[in-house]
Amino acid sequence: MWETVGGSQPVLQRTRMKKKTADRPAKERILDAAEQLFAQRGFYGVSLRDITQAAGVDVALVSYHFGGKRELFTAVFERRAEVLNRERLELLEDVRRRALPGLPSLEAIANAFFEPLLERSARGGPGWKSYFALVAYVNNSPEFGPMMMTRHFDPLVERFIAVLCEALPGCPPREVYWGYQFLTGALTLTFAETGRLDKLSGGLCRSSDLDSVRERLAPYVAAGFRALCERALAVRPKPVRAAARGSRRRR
Amino acid sequence: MWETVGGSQPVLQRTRMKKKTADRPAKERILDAAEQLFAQRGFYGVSLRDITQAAGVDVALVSYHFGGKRELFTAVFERRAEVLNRERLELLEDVRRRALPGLPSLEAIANAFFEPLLERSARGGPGWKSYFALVAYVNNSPEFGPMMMTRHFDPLVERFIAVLCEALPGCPPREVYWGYQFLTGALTLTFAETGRLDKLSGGLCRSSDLDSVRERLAPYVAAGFRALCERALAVRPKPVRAAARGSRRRR
DNA sequence: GAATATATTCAACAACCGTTGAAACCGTCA
DNA sequence: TGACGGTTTCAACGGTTGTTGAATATATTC
Repeated sequence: MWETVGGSQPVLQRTRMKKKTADRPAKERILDAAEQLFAQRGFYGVSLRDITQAAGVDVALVSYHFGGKRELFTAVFERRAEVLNRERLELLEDVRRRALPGLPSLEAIANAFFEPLLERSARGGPGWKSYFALVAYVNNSPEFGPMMMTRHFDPLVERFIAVLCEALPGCPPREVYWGYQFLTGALTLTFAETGRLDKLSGGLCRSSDLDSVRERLAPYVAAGFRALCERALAVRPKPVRAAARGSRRRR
Repeated sequence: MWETVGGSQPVLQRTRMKKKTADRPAKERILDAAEQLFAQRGFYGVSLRDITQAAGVDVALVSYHFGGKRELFTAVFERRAEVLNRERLELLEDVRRRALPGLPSLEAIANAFFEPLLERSARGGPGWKSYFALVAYVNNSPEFGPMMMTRHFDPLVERFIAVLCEALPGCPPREVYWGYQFLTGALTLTFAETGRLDKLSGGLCRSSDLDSVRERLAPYVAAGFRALCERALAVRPKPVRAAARGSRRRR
């Protein structure tokens, strides 16, 4: 029950198991094992034999079901991105609608951005925790980051940035992009739960304490966005744009 | 000139080159090549043959000079950490001293934390850029992060957190640790310069535009820290601690 | 039940992995 | 010159890598 990503597949679709212990399809068993191992040691740190052994299936099944190791990697990455981002988008539009005719607060927008992550990380099962660690790996990777994050998260991110721009009237979009850059770095590292914070703080903070994250992340990034916006408006107060181009020249 | 990490070794120490094109010692050539490749594809994504081929030396030299692949990895990580953190620490104490008898601003503290990174990234040569990408990789890795970041960065970080606590009177240290967690995620991702921001913003922002980072990172995280502090003080206004333990029970 | 499509197993491939030990090269000092 | 310690080269080791094709097993359809 835990480990279905969509939550809508029929349960008990087979009356009897086919070969192995669990009657879970081999394809998903591979995805689950790959997810956990890729999250832990990255793309190159895991062999197909590690994965298929953990999944209890034959090595050749990877080529058969996915085509190759790289395709398996992207399949793992895609699997949860879709269901996750659909929920985030719905939540965002909810927040926007609920604030009408006014504008939603930055905190509410930020919450819509990571509340689904908090929920899945807390109650979605271990697969989701692995997935978030994997996203942190990909997001920080020069090799996979630009390509994979762009392909699977950009539609959502673009929408969030648009709503953030709305909620920060007069703020140059460039500031919002930078704010998002800082946000996504903090977000992915935090949800990766590497355990470093626990060690650093001597047990005072626990990475796995998601309520602590829930209470703090939104105020933190919302204040950051406001600071960026204010700074930009203070530096060049009126972005009058094209009309006055060049008029600042001395006389 | 670029690629010396300490900046104090004698130049032109050999009158004639010993074997290869550059008279740079083989040990450092290996470190340089390893740094670039590890940063790009992680620990497992690079073979010793990749590294030694890029360095123009024999494979066996890695075992001879470092002992093994893992030891090479930590040697790469250690090399620049020391010189970097010494400078950051000096800058921090400068900031603190200069503010006496008052307290330094959060912005000034934050600046001391990443101004050395900005300087090295802008004018330290390509090796430093690779190094920061490597730090992002390590920081987000469940396998290497807790161990390696703790060993090589924690003394510095502890000091920064102490100064931040000073600068935020009455703020529970737990908030500062969380603030640092968010900060380090934003920091490492930003300095990794994966190029994702460039792609996402359609060229509006450039990851390599370090002046943009310099202007924005400090206001962002400083505002975040203040927000965390205010939130904590609003939730439980007076942390009276041990004296009143249990006295809140209903009469 | 035969035929067909899908899924899984097995064995093997060439290529590459990290590591090692012996041999060769180097400049230096006795 | 000769011996020596510090480097470098070379070749090879056993083990692992991703991938493949043929053979087998299972499920579905006629």
